[in-house]
This record gives sequence, structure tokens and C-alpha cells, in this order.
Amino acid sequence: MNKTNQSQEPDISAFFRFFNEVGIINQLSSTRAERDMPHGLTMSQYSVLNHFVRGLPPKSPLELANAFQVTKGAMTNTIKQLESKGFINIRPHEVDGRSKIVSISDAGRSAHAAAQASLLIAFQDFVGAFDPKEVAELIPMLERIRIWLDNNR
Amino acid sequence: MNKTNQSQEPDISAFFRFFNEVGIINQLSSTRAERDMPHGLTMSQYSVLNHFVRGLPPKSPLELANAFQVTKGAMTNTIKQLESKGFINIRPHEVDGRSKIVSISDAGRSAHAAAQASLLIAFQDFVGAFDPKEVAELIPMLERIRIWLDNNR
DNA sequence: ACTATATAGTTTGATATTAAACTAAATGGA
DNA sequence: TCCATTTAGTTTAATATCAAACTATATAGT
Repeated sequence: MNKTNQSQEPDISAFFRFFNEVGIINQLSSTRAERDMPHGLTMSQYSVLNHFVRGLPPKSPLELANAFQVTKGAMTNTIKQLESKGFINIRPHEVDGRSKIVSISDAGRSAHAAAQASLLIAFQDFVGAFDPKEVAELIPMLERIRIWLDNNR
Repeated sequence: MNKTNQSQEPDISAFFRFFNEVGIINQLSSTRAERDMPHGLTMSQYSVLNHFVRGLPPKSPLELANAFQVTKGAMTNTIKQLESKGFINIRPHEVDGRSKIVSISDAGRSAHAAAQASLLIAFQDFVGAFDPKEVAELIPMLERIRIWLDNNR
């Protein structure tokens, strides 16, 4: 490629640097988050509990899989473990025999609170090192990218 | 917590939204990237090849692990597969009997070129949908976050 | 020189994930 | 009513990763 990049090919290096940074941040942050998580909760499991603690209504496994952008199989695994820990209730769907409805249990709310406390500790140094505003400024663009990737996969 | 959040606890919701977006973007983008990768290359393997194609000097497995923020064990796996595909050369370190030196082979350069072409195709719609500038603007902050997480793990 | 410690790399065991095959139930058209 | 198709969820096989244990080599202190 010539130095002035006069070809029609767009300059994509920024895109790949972006995905590279995102990959490393994700790896480091999820490892840190899960290290001292109570009940051996993974971030996936925590995310499901968090979804319901935020007041969102009961959902089917498929809806949860879509909400968190994982496969149905991955969600089967996640809710199986949450159920074995007693943190969610799974009931059959009232009219659709193929489907189920997942909701959080009281134990699940307690576990979520403990997990959130653990996350606060795990990231308190991080929170102290960065201004919430400058982190918040990244979010709209990240959201656009995430939505695009979700709609175009 | 009271509504006005007068406690000393900082508002951390932006941080968790940030990590959540990063996690989903990473998942969607790496799945997309690896789907049609030639030679069954993973992004980890591609990253190692890319490192050397960029002109950086031969490195030990440990240096590579540090460069990509994975464990030594993960890098052992990655370079084992690259070697079995003939894309890298591994030689003993000249003075340190514990160490090795990894460099790229001609076949590795070809594979990297094919992989890069595949990535261009996989992300051409993405590249068309976003302005490289607005993506590039995210990078300095992501870099700061990545470096902090790396230095404080 | 010896010994204790540190370091480079490999191996092991556990686990989260994907893609794809599979089961069972619902839907819709003839 | 029947049959083909779609949909919800589970299962299977493959694999990338981490943490921790392990081997072999190097280094530093005495």
C-alpha cells in the first residue's frame, strides 16, 4: 500500500485497534470481577440476577439469551446453575408448552446483593482511578456499536 | 440507598454499563471475526502473527503472553497450534536454557495476509456503517483503561 | 560450591462458550 | 385433519481460557 493510502480501501486500523483494546479490557475485567465473586457466581450468572433485581419482569430463557447476546445453549447452562444454587425459579409457560419462565428468588436477591458488594470491592481502585464522567462518555458510541453488531450478526 | 445518593459511595453505574457493553462487543466481534477465518485461525493466533508482520522482533512465549495479556498456559496453547500449522518457528534461546524464541515463517506471513483479507470482508459492512474517526476517538480512553487494568491485576 | 529462590514453559483440571444436532411443541396451509 | 415448518429448549463436541501444580533452568546469597 502506498504511503498516502490513495486506494479505495478505508483505513481500518482504528477499527482493529478498537476491537483489540475491547478484547483485552473484557478479559482483564471479567477475570478481576469473577475472582472473589460469592457463591462462585460468574458474570453471566450475575447479569441474569441483576436483570431481575433491576425490576424487569420474568422472562423466558430465550429472551434472556437475546438480552445478553449469548446462544440458547449458553443460557441453558447459566440458568441451570442459577437454579441449582436456588437463585432463580423456573416455571413452565402458562400457555406455550415449549417455553419456560425464569424469575428471581429471595436467595437470588441476597446473592445479588453480596455479589454487588464484591464487585464494588474488586473495582474500587478502578473507580478511584477514573472519572465516572469520562467513562460515561464512551457509552453511547459503544452502545451504537453493540447494537449494530447485534443486528448484523 | 437514598434517592439523592448522598452517601460517600461513588456512582458506579457508568462503570458497570461500560464493562457490560465491552463484554458484549467483544463476544459479538470475535465470533464474527473467527467465523470465516482461513486455516481455522483464532484471533489469538492471528494476533501473534500480526505482531510479527508489523515488524516487531522475535519474542519469547512469555513476552507474547504479556503483550496480549493472557496467561503463559494460554500462550503455550496458541504457539503450539501456530507451530503445528507451520506459521511460526520456535528456537531455543541462545543463552537462557529455560526460554524460547518465536518468529514468523513465510507460510505464517501468507496465512496472515489471507486472514487479514478475511477480516476485511467480515467487517466491511461494519466499516461502512461507522466513521473511522469516531471509533478512533474512543481509543485513547480505552487504552488508559486497559493499561490500568493490566498494571493493577 | 551449595542452597534457596525466582523464572520460563508445560501440563492438568475446571468451565464458559459456540455451532450444530436433536427433541418436543406450536403454527399454518391444503 | 394432517403434514411441513417453525420455534423453545437441551445436548453434544470442540476449544479457548484461567489458576495452580509441576519441571527444568538460572540467579543470588552465604
